[in-house]
Amino acid sequence: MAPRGKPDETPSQRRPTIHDVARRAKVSKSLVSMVTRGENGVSPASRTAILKAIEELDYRPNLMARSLVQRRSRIIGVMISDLRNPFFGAVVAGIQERALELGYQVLFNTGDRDVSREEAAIESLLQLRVDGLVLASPRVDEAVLTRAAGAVPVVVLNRHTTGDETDSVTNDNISGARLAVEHLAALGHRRIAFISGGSGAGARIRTEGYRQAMEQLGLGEHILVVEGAHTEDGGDRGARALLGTEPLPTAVFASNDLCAIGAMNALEEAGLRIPDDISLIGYDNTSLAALRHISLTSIHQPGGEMGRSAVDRLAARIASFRTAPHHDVVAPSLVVRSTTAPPRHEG
Amino acid sequence: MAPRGKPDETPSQRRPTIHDVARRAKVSKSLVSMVTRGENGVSPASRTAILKAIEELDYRPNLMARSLVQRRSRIIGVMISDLRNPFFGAVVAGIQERALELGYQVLFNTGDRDVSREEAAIESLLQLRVDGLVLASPRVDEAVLTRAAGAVPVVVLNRHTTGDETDSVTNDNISGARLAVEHLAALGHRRIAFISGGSGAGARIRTEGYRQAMEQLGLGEHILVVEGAHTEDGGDRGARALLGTEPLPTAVFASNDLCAIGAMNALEEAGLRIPDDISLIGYDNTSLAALRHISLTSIHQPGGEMGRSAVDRLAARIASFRTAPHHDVVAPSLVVRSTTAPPRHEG
DNA sequence: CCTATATTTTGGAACGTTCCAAACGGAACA
DNA sequence: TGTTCCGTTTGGAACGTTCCAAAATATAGG
Repeated sequence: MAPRGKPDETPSQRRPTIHDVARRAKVSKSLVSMVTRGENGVSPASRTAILKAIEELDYRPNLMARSLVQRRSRIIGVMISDLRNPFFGAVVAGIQERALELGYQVLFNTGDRDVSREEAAIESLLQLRVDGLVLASPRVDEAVLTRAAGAVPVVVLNRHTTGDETDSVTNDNISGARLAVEHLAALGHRRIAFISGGSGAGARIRTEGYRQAMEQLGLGEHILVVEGAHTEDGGDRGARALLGTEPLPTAVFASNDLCAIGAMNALEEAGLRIPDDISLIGYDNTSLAALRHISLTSIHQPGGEMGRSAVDRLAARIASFRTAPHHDVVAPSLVVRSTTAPPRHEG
Repeated sequence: MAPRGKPDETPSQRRPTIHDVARRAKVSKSLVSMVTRGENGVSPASRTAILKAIEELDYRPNLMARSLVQRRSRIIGVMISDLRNPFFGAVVAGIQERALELGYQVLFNTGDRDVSREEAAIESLLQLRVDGLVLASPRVDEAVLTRAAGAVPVVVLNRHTTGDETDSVTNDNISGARLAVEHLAALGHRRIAFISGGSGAGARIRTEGYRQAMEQLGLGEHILVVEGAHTEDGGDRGARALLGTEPLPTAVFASNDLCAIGAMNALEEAGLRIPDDISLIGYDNTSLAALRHISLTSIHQPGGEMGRSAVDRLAARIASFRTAPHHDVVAPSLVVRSTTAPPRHEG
């Protein structure tokens, strides 16, 4: 006599509820609830009876029902723009770790580098009523961020936000870019070109940082920016564009590691040796850069640490919704490997 | 006069509900519900009024409440054992794509290569009442799989399940391993060693496949298995173990690409040149293997396709819970790159 | 043994939806 | 003018929890 069940519903389909447990343990549902929530004030006798019933029925509290009445889900939603970029692997690990410590569940969703899918991913997380949202390198419009921030605390990772509604955790892209340029300049390079990250998060700022650093070092006349993207393919395109310039730059700074690797392939395919003929530096210091066969000089960005900070900020926001926005900026650092060396001839 | 609100709750904290929309549009909640669910049978006048109210209030249906009454969430939960392995990037992309086509949301959770975290991840997905579960290379006990499968349709990816409760999608590890061994043997190798994947999914079967292939080719006496893991580190350990053997193998088959790369580093550090002094082959054919600087010969496993199949199977199971288990096996293939060549001396 | 107090236990009202049977209000028909 | 029918609209009962005030029971003190 199941109330309102489809005619041919398999019985095993119906999952046990708190009532089933209560009936079997011969107590009220409230008592069962207290046990599952780990409250005390339940007599040992009742508690063991309830635990036994839970075990026997393989009962699992329904998180949706619980969240509904508690008006909070203890879930943090995370939107990752690009799972293929290993940098986010580190970020995710950091998020996961800290969230666990704070008693939050984490649910991921990815936009797969597509703006409208990102929007859909964010929307669905919001409909799920997550307690907070971490957006890792989102490409969506600022308006989307603002709207999301109106619904729930939002921390943006790796993208500067101008609005006052969201917290952000970024690395200092300006000084990171400066580290890269200064490193190359110190080696003696002057014609240092830059492959930009297109619409990728932080891409514009890195370009700006490159420009500033070049100016400050008196290399303004050698500024050369070609369009790329934060993918191998983008690096490939960028490098090809550079190969058409005359004279060739003696060093290339790519907006991220993936892009640098794409450039690396294209440059070597064109017969250039790295670093003998041309130096190359990336950004993010992903696990890829560290591979012995790649051994890419790069700017380190502490992904794990940033993920942890994002969760911390989020937790703070969840505790008190409207507070002044907080913008964490972590310092990048230079990691020298085998793709940078002094230029061949000239000074 | 908010009913039961904490004393100092910020008003903006309270999200609009279907009632707020109904009041503002001067209709009943039922009508609003019909509109958000895209039903027809709503007069144009009401519909526009409702849409306007939704817009003005920035109303978003509460998925938890909806799922509660509908007894289904339209969410597929995915547990990924190791986000750092790029193979899963492809899998995730495939899952995401197909799920979208079928009208499902996807939520990810990761165990970060840790068995107990994997269990926790699965448990939390179950409490969320996902409609189905995809477990990618789970390391958990068979018992955990069975228990999960009792609650919800489960598809296991990349791990053979003996029980009859879960569907599975795997590649044919036995024949994949044979492809690898045959390739090396065809090049003239006889002393072909294997670095195993430890507790990684499919690791045992690949070892078995290696053994079988060696036997079949009459190389049984040269079987040599060293312990590794499906990580760079595991490959490093395995390779070091091999370096102690005498005579050295002329070729190494690593249980996956990550492992192969770790081995590659260790071997080259020891002064061996690949493939001149020793050949190396991996498994999975991840994006790493394809990097020009790695250019690892590998056994291709179609991750995206497998992800898609997993979702298909899951959808079928969701439609009719108890059916005979279905086991998809996809065929692997050999991708030759630059890390395999004929052995130096001898035959 | 009664009262006061502490400890357990309980039922019912939320939470924000969907679903359904029934009510409503014209239009068409007799 | 009353009936019938159809397209709209509606209120109330679920869904599976938590929360709370109040009830029941046990414990202690006199």
